[in-house]
Amino acid sequence: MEEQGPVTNRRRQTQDRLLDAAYEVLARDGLDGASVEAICEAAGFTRGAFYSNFETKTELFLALISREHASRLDALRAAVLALQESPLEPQGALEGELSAEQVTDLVERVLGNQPSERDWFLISMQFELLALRQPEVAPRFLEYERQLVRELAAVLDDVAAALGQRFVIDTREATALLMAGYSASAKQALLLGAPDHAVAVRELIGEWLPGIVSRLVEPAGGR
Amino acid sequence: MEEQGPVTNRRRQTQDRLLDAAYEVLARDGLDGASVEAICEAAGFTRGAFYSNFETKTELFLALISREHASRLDALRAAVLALQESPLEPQGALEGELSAEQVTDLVERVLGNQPSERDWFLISMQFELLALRQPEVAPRFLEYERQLVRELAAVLDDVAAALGQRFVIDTREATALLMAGYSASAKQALLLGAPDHAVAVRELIGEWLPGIVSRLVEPAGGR
DNA sequence: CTCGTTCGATACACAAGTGTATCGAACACG
DNA sequence: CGTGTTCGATACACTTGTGTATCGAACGAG
Repeated sequence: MEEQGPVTNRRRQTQDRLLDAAYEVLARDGLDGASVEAICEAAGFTRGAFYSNFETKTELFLALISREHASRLDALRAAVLALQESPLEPQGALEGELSAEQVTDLVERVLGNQPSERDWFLISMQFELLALRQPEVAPRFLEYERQLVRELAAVLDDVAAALGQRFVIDTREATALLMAGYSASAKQALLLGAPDHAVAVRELIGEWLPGIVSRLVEPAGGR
Repeated sequence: MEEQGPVTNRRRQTQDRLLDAAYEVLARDGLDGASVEAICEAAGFTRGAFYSNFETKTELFLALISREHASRLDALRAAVLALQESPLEPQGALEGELSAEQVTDLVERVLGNQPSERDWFLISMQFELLALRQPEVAPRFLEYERQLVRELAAVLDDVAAALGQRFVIDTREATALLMAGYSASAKQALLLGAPDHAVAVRELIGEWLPGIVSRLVEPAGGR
């Protein structure tokens, strides 16, 4: 029972290559559909490398989720910084209205930084399904989701405040609802087989998001 | 190449037993996780019966979805009829407000008729994932979803009208958003491992639904 | 009741994936 | 450089699931 020594550089590279390959294969074939073999082949390894670095396929999957989750959070934070440096103008705020342009602009700025929407969406769904079926995974899923909602809610609160607005219901609840709506649109875009997923998502979101948002915020002074 | 004769009674019974078994096994193990063997065993058959009645596991799954979808639509229509016979009272409508009580009451009446929420939710997700990965299944999924949104939107329009209200955004869009929110709550309830799923879902929905709905409708006279 | 047909059980051949044990090569360190 | 160690490739034994071909029993029409 020798403990794994300090994770060598070589080892980390191998793991990363495996994770990169898993990202694509899992998005295409699903967690159940993708064999360890397939993942290793895509990474240019044999299963020997896999079993030397991970206990099980689920283990690798969770490592992948962890890595990607962190990456998305970083991208989100970066978008927030960029937003703070060149904020949205409170045009129209005098009338207490949030324009559709402002909303779509915000979406563009935040979502534009998120890489490879499509595959990540599919992988997230796998994760969700895994969490639903295996209770021991559920807490981890909930934790990730909670973090995301929290950060995003903070962003929305900031943005609203900068525009002299505030949410009329709990910002967390509003955020969760908007995320659910976003997921639905992302799903729709995939099902419709849109050639450019990202563009299709923006379009679908544009159908309802501005209308909803304008109902969920009000001038900060109160009703 | 003899055509299958007129589907005998015996055959139909066998198929139904297989579908019933599949419902439980698929909810528990997932479409990939569940073997044909396992489904047959749960139904009290061997695989001989299966291959005599279905081409593939996917075939059976789609038949199951079709059956259950029809069943849900029926339950929804039944709920609507019951609603028409004893409508919600437009209490408070004078002030142009839709009370939280009215909303939760409506949810209770419509959702209360839907059987076995939990398993169906899991199976629906499997269907969704299948549609996402296999393009030839996507149209069927979209069609089912479209039907559901359409009927539900009609119900909501009716209910709102009966209360002297109307939706401020396209009812279909509003319905889709509310369904997305509902799914998110159902998912949450499952992940939290609530002992009584149905109850937990109602509670979670109560957190946001009334607040949202009151923002999405306005007195029918106009703003 | 009887006999032909249908339906589901059984058995078999095969494919795909898993995990482990072993071996050789690449690496790091003195 | 040489040498001990780490890491990934290879080979093997095993499990699980699939689809088909065949057979016997249950069913229903006459």
